[in-house]
Amino acid sequence: MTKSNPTLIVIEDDPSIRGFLRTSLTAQHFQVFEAKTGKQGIIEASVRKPDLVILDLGLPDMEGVEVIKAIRSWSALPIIILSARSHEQQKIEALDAGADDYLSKPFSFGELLARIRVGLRHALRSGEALATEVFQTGPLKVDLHHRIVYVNDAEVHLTPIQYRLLCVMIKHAGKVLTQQHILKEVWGPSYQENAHYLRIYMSQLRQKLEHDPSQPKFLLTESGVGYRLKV
Amino acid sequence: MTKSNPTLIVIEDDPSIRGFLRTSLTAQHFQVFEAKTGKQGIIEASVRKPDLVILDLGLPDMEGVEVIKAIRSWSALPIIILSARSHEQQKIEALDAGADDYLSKPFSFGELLARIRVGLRHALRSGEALATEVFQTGPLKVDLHHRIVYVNDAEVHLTPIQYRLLCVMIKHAGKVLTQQHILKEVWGPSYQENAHYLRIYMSQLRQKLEHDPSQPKFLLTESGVGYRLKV
DNA sequence: CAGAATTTTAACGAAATTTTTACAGCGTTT
DNA sequence: AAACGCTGTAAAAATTTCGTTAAAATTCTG
Repeated sequence: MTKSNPTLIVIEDDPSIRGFLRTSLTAQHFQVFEAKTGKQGIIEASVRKPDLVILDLGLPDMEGVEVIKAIRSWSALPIIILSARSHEQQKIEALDAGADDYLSKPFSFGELLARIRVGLRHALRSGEALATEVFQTGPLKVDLHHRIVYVNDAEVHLTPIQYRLLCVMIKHAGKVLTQQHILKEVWGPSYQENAHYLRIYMSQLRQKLEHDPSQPKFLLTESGVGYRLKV
Repeated sequence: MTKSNPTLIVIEDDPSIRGFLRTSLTAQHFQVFEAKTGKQGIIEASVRKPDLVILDLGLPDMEGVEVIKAIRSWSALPIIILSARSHEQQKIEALDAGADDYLSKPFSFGELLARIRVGLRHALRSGEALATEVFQTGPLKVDLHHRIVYVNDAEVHLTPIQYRLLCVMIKHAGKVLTQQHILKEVWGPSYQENAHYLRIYMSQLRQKLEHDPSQPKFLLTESGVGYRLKV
């Protein structure tokens, strides 16, 4: 799942091709695990939590289609087929069993890489729904992905500028921000004169977010300088 | 949008291949629309709301890669490339531009069908159609498979746009969607100016779905930002 | 082709938000 | 103590955004 080093599993019985894929893919900064048989491959796929599987259909111990079905029974991770056999029926069976792509040997390594990128792209897109950014400190919770603010688990409505202001404070949480800086980020560079806007909206935010707006616990004033969000 | 008849768009300038694809794919119960040029293809892709695009790279009016990028700028729908040119570099460029698959001519029709099924499977899993077959919150129930909407178990009729709007809201339920985003998904990328459409149709939806349309409980507006479906 | 359903266009009052204006508190300086 | 700079709050006016209605144009359907 890490962006920098996707994990691949290569299920291939031919030692020379396996070696070639290992060295070439590792050179491309993939984390590569290997399996020589279908059974071993299924186990690896379940244990290693890979981002993508490369599967040779010509395995000695079981039919390639069975390997695909086994993996598909519990996961939707991308599977790319490599095969010496390039009969149409073979391809169709593999794709319908759940494979995402099919390359016939001899294949070009550049094309394989491109198709791996396609597979990873798909996985990224279908998994990103789970990645929810949430900022939390004390009773304040901000769901940045859904754009919803909670105080003590009760929803609080913020106007666009109020929300933008809060986001800027969260972005630089813990640091003291000058009024100039905040004005520029929230209202734009031409509003740097209007420092009183900031006081008005900061007051509004405190009314909505702080337990006692006159004794703020998060949105603190640094007199003469600006504001800071305590974490 | 119905499960039985997926919609395809074929972007191909060669009349004989276009004709062949039309008759063959229609025989497979696909709804087929055609375009002879890249420009026309981009328009069709935005207007027809297809489930998948089949694109010939050798178009007369513009580079195939540009067509891919144009569609990718607003949609993630599956794109399968057909091409007479089968140079490795060409394939890699197309795949990295956002294409999901690449077939070199001459191609086998059975394989094309299998790869179309792969593309539709992906789309089904990660977007257009939702994970759940039935969405429910409070008195609102939407049977996405049969395209039927209920309020307090009474069937409610929605026009095509009303239904599509509701589906987009359901797809991103709980999240605040910008007007831009909704307009792009429901009307297409060229409608981003027409924010008033959204107000009209949102009003219509509320009239039909909410108990008290003036005090909505599900279809909430985030003034200055957009809308969100509360779950 | 006619009638119905739907989408698009146009218009206007209502609501929400931003901006303006005004004033009070508080510590420091003169 | 009055004056000053800086800050916080409240309420108004101005502006933007939103909701609703109705009629015109278009598309669908039999």
